[in-house]
Amino acid sequence: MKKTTIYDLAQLSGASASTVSAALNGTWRARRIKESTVREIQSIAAREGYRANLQARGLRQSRSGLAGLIMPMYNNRFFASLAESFEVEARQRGLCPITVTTHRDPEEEQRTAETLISYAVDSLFVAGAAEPDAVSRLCAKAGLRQVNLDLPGTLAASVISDNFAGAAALTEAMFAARPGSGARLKGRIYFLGGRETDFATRERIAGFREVVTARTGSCGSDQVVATGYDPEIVAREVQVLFRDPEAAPRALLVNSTIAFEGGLSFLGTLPPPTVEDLVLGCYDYDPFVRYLRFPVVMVRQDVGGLIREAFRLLTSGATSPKTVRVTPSLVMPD
Amino acid sequence: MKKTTIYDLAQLSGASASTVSAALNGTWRARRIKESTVREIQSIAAREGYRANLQARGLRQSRSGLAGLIMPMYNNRFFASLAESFEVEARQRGLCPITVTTHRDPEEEQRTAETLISYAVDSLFVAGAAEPDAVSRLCAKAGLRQVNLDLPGTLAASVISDNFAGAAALTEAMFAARPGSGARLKGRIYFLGGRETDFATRERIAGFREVVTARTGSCGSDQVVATGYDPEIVAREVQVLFRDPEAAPRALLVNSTIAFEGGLSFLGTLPPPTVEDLVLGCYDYDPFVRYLRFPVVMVRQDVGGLIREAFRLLTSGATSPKTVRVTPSLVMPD
DNA sequence: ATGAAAGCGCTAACAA
DNA sequence: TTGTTAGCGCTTTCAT
Repeated sequence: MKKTTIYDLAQLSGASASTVSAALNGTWRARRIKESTVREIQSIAAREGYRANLQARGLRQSRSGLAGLIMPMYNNRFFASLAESFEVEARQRGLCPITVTTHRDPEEEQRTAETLISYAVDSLFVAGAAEPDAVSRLCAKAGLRQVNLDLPGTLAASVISDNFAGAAALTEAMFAARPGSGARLKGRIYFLGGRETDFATRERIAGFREVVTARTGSCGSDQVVATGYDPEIVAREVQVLFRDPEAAPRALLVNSTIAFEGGLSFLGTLPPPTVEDLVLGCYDYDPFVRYLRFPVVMVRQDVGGLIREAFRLLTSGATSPKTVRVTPSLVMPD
Repeated sequence: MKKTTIYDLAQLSGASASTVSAALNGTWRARRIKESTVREIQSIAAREGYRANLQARGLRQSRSGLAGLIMPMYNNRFFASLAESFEVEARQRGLCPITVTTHRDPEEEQRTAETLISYAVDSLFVAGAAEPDAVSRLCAKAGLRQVNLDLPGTLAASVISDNFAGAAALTEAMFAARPGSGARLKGRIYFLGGRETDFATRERIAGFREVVTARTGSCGSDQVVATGYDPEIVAREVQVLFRDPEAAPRALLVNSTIAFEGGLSFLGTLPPPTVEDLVLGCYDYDPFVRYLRFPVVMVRQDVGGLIREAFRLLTSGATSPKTVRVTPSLVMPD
């Protein structure tokens, strides 16, 4: 199964290998190769079904034409969209996008980064990393341009969603919701899900607190229940909040659709009147959420904006570990 | 930013490049290199932070250690899970998984296949391809092992879900649903969404028809409404079905969550009693669907099984274009 | 038990 | 306008 090489084409065309190479890789103009020669070679190449060996080219040029994206998982609307945007933007820049997931496992993350570096990827995007700085160190050692996404690091430039602004806007929208209904305006608003140790969650909680304090004069520490993303645990937390009907929440802001799923599984068991005037918000986006029993305000991140900004940072050659924030948008219920 | 090579290590260790190479790539046993030499070299390599240049290795061995997966998109639970299973299984086999999406665009599909071939991927998985055979031809020309997933081709082995069995089981479950309630047992069951030109949809319709005929004695051609996946169009189709309250459907089997989303957006506008006894099924899986206003039976494909079977076919060296079917499972409402 | 040398397919100086 | 040549970093005979 011998593949055609430039030497085969050189033989067939009577030109030298370097002429063939130039004719086929676009440098022929600079090398002043006669256009007729080029066309001749190109037609022979087409006839023979020639494809350049990209490993050989990469070895010679010590780059590969590959752009790598490392992220936690595909099975999540945010990351899935991020990957799609990444592919679009990478292709537009003549790069071959390759995506690998690492399940928030720092070891796997670093192993994958090293593997990609060994394949000489030209740039590396690291999204939602468990340990962005460890990856950055590997990249720095290899002289590889790298940018963090969604979760910032301290050793490379980062592009993240403006979690504070997003949470603040979401909280505002929840206060503004259902102005006509006066059923249970006395209950409080709660922030549910996520971990305070997560960077994004911390920022979102800050945005939530700011608006709650501005609106109600204070924000009790019990109004933030950040015990992780596990749907079952979130369900139990919601149950606790509704234990005393008199003190039932007025509004719930749930951090991430996965935690939201947990909240729902409990709310579904309550008698409809109890939840009727509950205002629900979700920091995340899922189309099905529009069709649930209750209206829900959602936050949708601008993945295209994140990726474009990241490419901009990379190509601008900026090396300072600055953090750029991209504003997400609100999705209101019908 | 010079990277350490085996020559650097040869210098440092006093051994030759070929000895270093063997010591580091695992072939040293076969080459009868003294174990002490090997350990010496390995420790120097570790100290220097040496990483093999995988492009060079790949060029020399004319393989890359890469396993490629081409699929339509990430933003879909089935394909996202497929990619995750693929990565797990590829890593277990010592391969570096790389995934690329092509949005059901045949041109993009072929371009991507050619690119991956040029990078000398060792095997190529092609899922839900628009034109699997075109890709197979490219792979055959390059002597590359390839397998189709989800959508079969005629030129390479294929592993697909058993759509007929899945649809039949789903339809059976829908007939069996709510045996106690006798509200509207006279209405008919409908198959909604997808295109009859799609292979999977055709198989699913066949499974649906078989069960409906067995249960009711016949299955009218108007009971299959396959006008695509567009949620808006599906919404209109559902609206038509409910125009005459007397002839309203008893059950709707919706093909894919994306089409299901459309169905929902109309059902949500109906007065609750009208839809109360409607039985809903969805050929696809989404966790949020469990929390909708109506119970829904879903079909979940066995992605792990698909991938493992595909690897088995590839490594068994089978070249015949046979099609293996993997049975999906039903997800019943709570 | 190890080293020397050739070569994978390509590109880029340098010659001509 | 084109050809010659020397590698990129690795593996792999073939010697020794």
